[in-house]
Amino acid sequence: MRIDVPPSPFIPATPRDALADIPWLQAVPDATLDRLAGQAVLHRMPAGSQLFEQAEVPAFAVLLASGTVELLGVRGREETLVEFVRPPDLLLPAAVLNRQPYLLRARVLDDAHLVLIQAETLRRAVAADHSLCLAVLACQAAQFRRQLRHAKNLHLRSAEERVGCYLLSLVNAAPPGETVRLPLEKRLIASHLGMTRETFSRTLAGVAAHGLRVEGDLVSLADAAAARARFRLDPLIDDPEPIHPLPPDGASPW
Amino acid sequence: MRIDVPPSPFIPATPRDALADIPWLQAVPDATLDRLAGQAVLHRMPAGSQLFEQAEVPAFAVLLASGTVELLGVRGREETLVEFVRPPDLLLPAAVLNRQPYLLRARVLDDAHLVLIQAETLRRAVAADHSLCLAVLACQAAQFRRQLRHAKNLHLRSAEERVGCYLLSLVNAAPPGETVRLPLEKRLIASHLGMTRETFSRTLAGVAAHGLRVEGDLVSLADAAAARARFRLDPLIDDPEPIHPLPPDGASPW
DNA sequence: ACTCATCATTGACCTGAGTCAATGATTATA
DNA sequence: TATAATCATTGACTCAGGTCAATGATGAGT
Repeated sequence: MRIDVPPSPFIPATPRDALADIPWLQAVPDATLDRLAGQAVLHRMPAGSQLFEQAEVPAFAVLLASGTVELLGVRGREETLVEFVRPPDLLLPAAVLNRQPYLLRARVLDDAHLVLIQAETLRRAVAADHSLCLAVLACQAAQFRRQLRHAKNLHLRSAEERVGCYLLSLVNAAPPGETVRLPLEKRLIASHLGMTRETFSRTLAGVAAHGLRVEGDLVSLADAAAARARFRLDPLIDDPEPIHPLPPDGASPW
Repeated sequence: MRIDVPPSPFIPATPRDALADIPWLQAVPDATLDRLAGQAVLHRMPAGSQLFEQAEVPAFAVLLASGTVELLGVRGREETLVEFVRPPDLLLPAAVLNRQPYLLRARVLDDAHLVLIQAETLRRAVAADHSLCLAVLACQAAQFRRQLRHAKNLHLRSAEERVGCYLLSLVNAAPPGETVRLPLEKRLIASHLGMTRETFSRTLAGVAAHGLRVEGDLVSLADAAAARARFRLDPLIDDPEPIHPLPPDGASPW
């Protein structure tokens, strides 16, 4: 199956450039970004490479600038997807800040640009700079809420509903009239939705009876009314969870 | 079944006293705590009461000073337990800080003492005081990691393994020789372990074959070797996740 | 003691989703 | 254009865990 990966709009040349490009670091003063970027390195990792293993104690904070990363819980030979990370975001900041072992394995899905910041540098910078602390807090809060949404999706919906709602939000997100394509390989969507590829495949057939057709990686909404009736999107599950740092001090934009 | 609830060692008389008693607020200056406590109220809620509903936008930050709270994902009539909250902790700080709707319903399990802080007061204080921001970040980070552990427990282990490991860590946590009791009603343990009470009941019978006997709310390790062989505790799942704020600035205790 | 309510246990049954295995598609490499 | 991977689909079968229902326990209130 062909998957179109949209090219990153901007390829940073240095760690400092990459940091400058992160929206949720806007409020952080240049001096602090300089400090973070000081000993940082910019790294490019191809799909499939493992960034870190669970139980490792982080030496670097990994900032995902482009590409996609999956975080997997591992037990022996079994893996279970716990989170997808999309740029720009920090990988498991909690482990880095507290010098605790990673609870998950990280593997690159789409070729990724990473900024590797010394763990100790990040800790000190967060301890020293209030605005950075606010930014990291916002990032961690968003990840937490994504995790809650994911848990609700898995436990409160059947496999068919998860697939239906996933497809429906894909369609809704696209500009009307636009042809919609699956943004990931089916096996990855399947694990994102907490099922095997076989079940996903079968479920796609089932979902077609409710007006949602998938052929190859092409999604079409054959019967919008039927689909929306069967698959009710829930904003508390399906809405995206963006990162919104609290502005430092009382300088509120609201 | 009799469940012994250990009495809280300390019943605060005012919100300010309650805050003074929170270990992870140690590094926060008195002035900030005063400010937080200023318009706060201390509230006592009996078991069973609902603290807030999912989709509500928080008016207060809820700080759990004693008792236990369960956070549930809700869909129509279905509920699924997503998190247990033990004191002292903040309930879903992410929603409060970002003015976002709660993703979960909160209900009191054991009679609870709560400190209700105006949401706006907390936001301003976090935006204004770096050490408070660090404390909230630590709290949010710990909650995130608990969530990851929970997800791994549910997805990487069978029902029997979850029960076995749960009982085993109970036994391990107790001083040797001490008789061990279930700290919660069985139906609550069941939902904590992601299964129905019926399955939990049946599974208790199964687990007895591996040296872990439960009679009433009494746990006994009949065959330690067999139990540990069958139920391997994983520190990345079963260890507790305490709240450890990063000290402000470079004043590191390490 | 009686009643009522909640919780726990047990049995019978069901089913959603996983597993295993075979077959196609598609893409990449030689 | 072979050849080899990897991914997707489909069918047959299995089973862990849920559902439903009946029966006990336990404790609270009168």
